[in-house]
Amino acid sequence: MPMTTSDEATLKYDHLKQSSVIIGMSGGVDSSVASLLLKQQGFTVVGLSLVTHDRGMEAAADARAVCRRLGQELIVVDMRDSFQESIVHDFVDAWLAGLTPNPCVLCNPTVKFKTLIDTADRFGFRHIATGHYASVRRHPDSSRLALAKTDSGQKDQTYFLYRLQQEQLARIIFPLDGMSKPEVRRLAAEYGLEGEQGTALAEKPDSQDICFIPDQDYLGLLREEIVRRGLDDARKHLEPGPIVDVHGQIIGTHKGLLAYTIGQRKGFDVKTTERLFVIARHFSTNTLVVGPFEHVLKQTIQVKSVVYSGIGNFDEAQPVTARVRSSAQPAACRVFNNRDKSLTVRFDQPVASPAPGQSCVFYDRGLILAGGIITESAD
RNA sequence: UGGGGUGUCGCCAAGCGGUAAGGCACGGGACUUUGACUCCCGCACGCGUAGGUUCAAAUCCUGCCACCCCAG
Repeated sequence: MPMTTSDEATLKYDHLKQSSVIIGMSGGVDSSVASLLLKQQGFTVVGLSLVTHDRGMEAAADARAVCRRLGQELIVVDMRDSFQESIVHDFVDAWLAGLTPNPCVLCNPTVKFKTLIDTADRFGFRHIATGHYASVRRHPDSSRLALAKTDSGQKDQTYFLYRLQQEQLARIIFPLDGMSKPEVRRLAAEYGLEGEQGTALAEKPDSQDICFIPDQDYLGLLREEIVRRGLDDARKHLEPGPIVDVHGQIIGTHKGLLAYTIGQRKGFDVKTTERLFVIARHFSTNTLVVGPFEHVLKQTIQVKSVVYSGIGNFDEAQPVTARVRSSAQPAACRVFNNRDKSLTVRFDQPVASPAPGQSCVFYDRGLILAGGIITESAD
């Protein structure tokens, strides 16, 4: 009988754990190519498709086709019910509370990455992966983990991932780190990756908009949910009311306050000669206030529910940069700590329409330091 | 029914005899794993109406209509 120490056995077992990975697969080109890259690097890859809404099954079918092609397993997790109860429910509540929620930001840590890690734990795998364009680095000073923009600098999805915790970041592999979208599409074409119907994934358009809302019609979803949940008080927020300018003059009729968010420019047929933006929604009087662009510029915002990544806390008046929406360039600002753990952020130059409910994410040279939810803004 | 003024795209508005600027709104694209923003493209064979002058009129002339103002 060969002598095997328990240490050696653990070592072999560890090797298996280290070389296996659960990857989230959406059926799109990014996660498919990410999967391909992991396989090429010698990982044992198991795919995981999350079905969060009724139309998610076709996406899972495309993921299945890719897995078949790559010779890997695919697990499909149907979590429509729990997704409805958590993310969709909160999304609706936030809108009804006058906020402008960003469901993706919450879904990533609490649903998407959580399920990936839970599944990895069940398999005894150390790593999880996704097809995001992002990377995980260590902050040079704190040695904490932080998301970072990828070197390619082309596509950057870090904003949506800022709420991932240290334990989660420690287990993530982003195979697309450093790649550009065209490179990814080229690889997909080169390896002939295709979906269930034989459509080339290289040609598949990027996913966009909120995954659980068909046709970008979030208002339609709100309407349905208000009826389904019997939220009679909220019905009035779907009814037309006056649009007033900054002087209080009625200049038109809006189509329900829930159809608008701060900074919005379109969607109100109003007699005007200049560009007007939504500067406030008054739910008590069902009034929409609009005005010229300068009224939408804000220099100070309050941020709560902060998740710290690259740093454990801010120095007083620490100069950093922050983005108030995913597509914005980070803007210079200073951060002040409040007693209740919230932050006051003062931008060097005013930023356009930061909306309560949206996220403010702090960056330092491409590294995410922290991020939180905007609660209010001031001039 | 005396005098004066104005009538150009849904809204505002250039044009002042040479063959309809522009802005807002709207529609369509691009961008985008949130709401938005932004960008690009489109948008009056016709200028209250009916005639007239002219090679040529939204632009000049006349009638009519509508609205506004001032007087009664």
